[in-house]
Amino acid sequence: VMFPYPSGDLHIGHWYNFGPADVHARYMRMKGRNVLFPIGFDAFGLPAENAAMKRSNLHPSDWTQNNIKTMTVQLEHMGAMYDWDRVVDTSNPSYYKWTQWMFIQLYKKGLAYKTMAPANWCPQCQTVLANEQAENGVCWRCGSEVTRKDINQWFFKITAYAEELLDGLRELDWPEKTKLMQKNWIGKSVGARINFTWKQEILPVFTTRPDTIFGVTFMAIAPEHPLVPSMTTKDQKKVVEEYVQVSRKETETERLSTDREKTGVFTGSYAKNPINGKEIPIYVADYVLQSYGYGVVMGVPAHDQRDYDFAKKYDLPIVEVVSGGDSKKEAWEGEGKLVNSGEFTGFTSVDGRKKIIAFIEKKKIGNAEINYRIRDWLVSRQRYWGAPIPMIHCKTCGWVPVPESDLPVLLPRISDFQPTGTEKGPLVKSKEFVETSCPTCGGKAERETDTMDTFVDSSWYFLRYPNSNLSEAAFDEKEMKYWLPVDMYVGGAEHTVLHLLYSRFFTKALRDMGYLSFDEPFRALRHQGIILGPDRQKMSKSRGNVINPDELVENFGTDTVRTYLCFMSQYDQGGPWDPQGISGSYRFLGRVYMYFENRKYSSGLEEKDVERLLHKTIKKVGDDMASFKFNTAVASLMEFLNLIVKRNITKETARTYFLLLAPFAPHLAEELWKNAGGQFSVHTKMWPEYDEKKLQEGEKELVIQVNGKLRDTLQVKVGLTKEQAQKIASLSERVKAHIQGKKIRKVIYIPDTLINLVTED
RNA sequence: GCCGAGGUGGCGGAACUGGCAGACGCGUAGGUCUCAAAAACCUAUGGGACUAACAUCCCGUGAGGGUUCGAUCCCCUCCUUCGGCACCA
Repeated sequence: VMFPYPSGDLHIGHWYNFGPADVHARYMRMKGRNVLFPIGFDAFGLPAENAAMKRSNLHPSDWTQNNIKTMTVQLEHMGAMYDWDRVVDTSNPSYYKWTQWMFIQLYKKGLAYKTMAPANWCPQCQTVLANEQAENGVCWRCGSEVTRKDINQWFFKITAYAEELLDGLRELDWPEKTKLMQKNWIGKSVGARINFTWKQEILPVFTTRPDTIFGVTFMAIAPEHPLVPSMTTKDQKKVVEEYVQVSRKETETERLSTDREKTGVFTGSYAKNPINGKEIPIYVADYVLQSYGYGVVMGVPAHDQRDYDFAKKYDLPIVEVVSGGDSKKEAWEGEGKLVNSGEFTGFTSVDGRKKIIAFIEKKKIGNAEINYRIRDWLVSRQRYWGAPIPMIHCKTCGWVPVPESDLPVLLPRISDFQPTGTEKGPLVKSKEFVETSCPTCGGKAERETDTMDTFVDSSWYFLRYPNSNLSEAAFDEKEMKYWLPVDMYVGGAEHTVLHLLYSRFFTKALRDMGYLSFDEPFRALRHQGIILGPDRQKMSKSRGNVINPDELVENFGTDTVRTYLCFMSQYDQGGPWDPQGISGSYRFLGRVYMYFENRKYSSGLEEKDVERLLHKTIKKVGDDMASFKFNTAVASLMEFLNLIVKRNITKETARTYFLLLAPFAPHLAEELWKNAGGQFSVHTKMWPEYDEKKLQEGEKELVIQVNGKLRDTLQVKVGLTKEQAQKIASLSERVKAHIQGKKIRKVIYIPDTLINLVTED
């Protein structure tokens, strides 16, 4: 399971994640697998600081450790088969030592770098955020509006793996939806770079539609583009500078909203189209993003709606070069025949694309190119409660990694950990921390004061579980080979473009460094849904609709809570919490207990129908477990009880039933198992096998339809021929009434299931 | 705007991916037990028509069309809810 953040309280969402996952893990163990079911704590992060700031005498570390203690007790109440010897705590120096080690490995590989870049800045949390964490221009933690700020920041080069991250998705047993979201996030675009020119300067653009190059009527350049000042002519200087100023002040949300009008201003300069030598005006326009492609767009109004809108507003020519649309009304973005395109006229746009790329490559004015939307991962944070970035800055040597023998770089326990509000983190206030010597030249040097994004900690924690107590290395090769990659990963869908993407990047990078022999961290992935409050709203303290699992355990017992969580809904769907619903599971387990307590079992062979349903139940529960359909698995266990409740069964049948029950209600099952003379423990016994032969029935219910409408059902022997079945069907009084005086035109027969008599008209 | 997943009784949800719609559970109603209640147990429970009753018939899976002997399932149009992305050239 995805390890929890130690917020202090295990809520029902944790239970929903961990409970059914434990059911699955127990099932896999009974199927004979050696199951490692670990747990840990994602212990660094902002809430600890925020909580500590509210109470003056509290340190983030103490807050976190207290919470871990509380949550450990709560987790134990779940009756999960956790291996408590392997608990991982990312805020423990014995763990973050290796997080720092990883940083250094990435740095050495050229996959970590520091650069000045406009970053997402959260004014509330007073730190920068990764793109993935600035959701719709809003901080993922506190919901504040994110602003842009130029800061010198550390990045991981996740873009180096864009293609592989995309490609690897195909192999994964993950929900299609999740894979698709990652795919969209990576955002591959196939196209070309084309070098336009301005004076002596090359002005490259990226386009997915090189076939429309003859339709370019203007250029649009991002306001932040470095060439903007020099491009701007004297008469345009004032308007351009004003425009750039305004767009700089805008928040991300304003800037990115798609439904507002496109704006821009003319720079006064003209670019040259390399394919036909035409001079076209260059505009500064804020719909062009500096961070994608080259920050310059070739404007083709006839075949791009955005360019069309822009051209309409500023009265720029619209030249149609692909047939199929009506350029008087809107841009035609589909395919068609090339027109007005010089020697390429007449080709289809698809062929034209290839021809034009070949042409520009030959003329050396461009080349085929692929672009991705994903950006490098910004990992530095100007906060206290995180793993210090293990880098030292020396005036003469530049950035130097801390020697591995000096790891970990301990996070000093300081009381003044409030954010500084500047681009330096709170660690800057600790002289002892900052001042150090350069590992290379020995001169005076300063430590990096930023800490790492907590998502760095969680990007590799699963690699630590097989050897979480190892002190001399991050992981042990033999243990890793045995346990990893993760066979089944269960957690929320909200981490799709965060943790689940970062972990894949880490895995691939470590593989390339020779530490791992696999490419993907999580072979299979399942999401649990979200449990809503009884009012169908998202649970929140302020709404007062929060369900407290501790109370439920107190009132109904762990087994009931586990069983109900499995039963209440389709696992990946979640849904509103029904306060009365849980009594159904409570009654069910109560009935199970009442039935089996002091039972005198029948001797001899089991009755046929009981035996048949037992085998059906073994099959059903097993199949459902494998596919995470816990709700119908529980339902079939209930069904079986409903059949036997007024009858007697053999001890063998009972013991088989306990095995099926064991993953859901581990405590009750153990008790019943013991009372029925079973050896400790029911949980280490093998999952029962069903017998295909015993599933088969000698008689079946045959559905009889007339013209597709159900008219009767009859018990018949299996294996009837069509003719026999028709004969039997025709004897039914109900059927007779509907076929009387009519000719049978056609008979549809599905053996042992259904017969449909089709009459004339 | 684009992409994706849904819409089934009073409620949560089932239904071999074309073959008995509503499994299982909650709730509700009636009953048993009880001085009474709670708990527990039993019975019924999609809507409607006609029945004294059994039976029988009709309608019914967001709406409308289509394909098919037969559609919750496939196709078209539309409505709607929820997730994701959001000027990516």
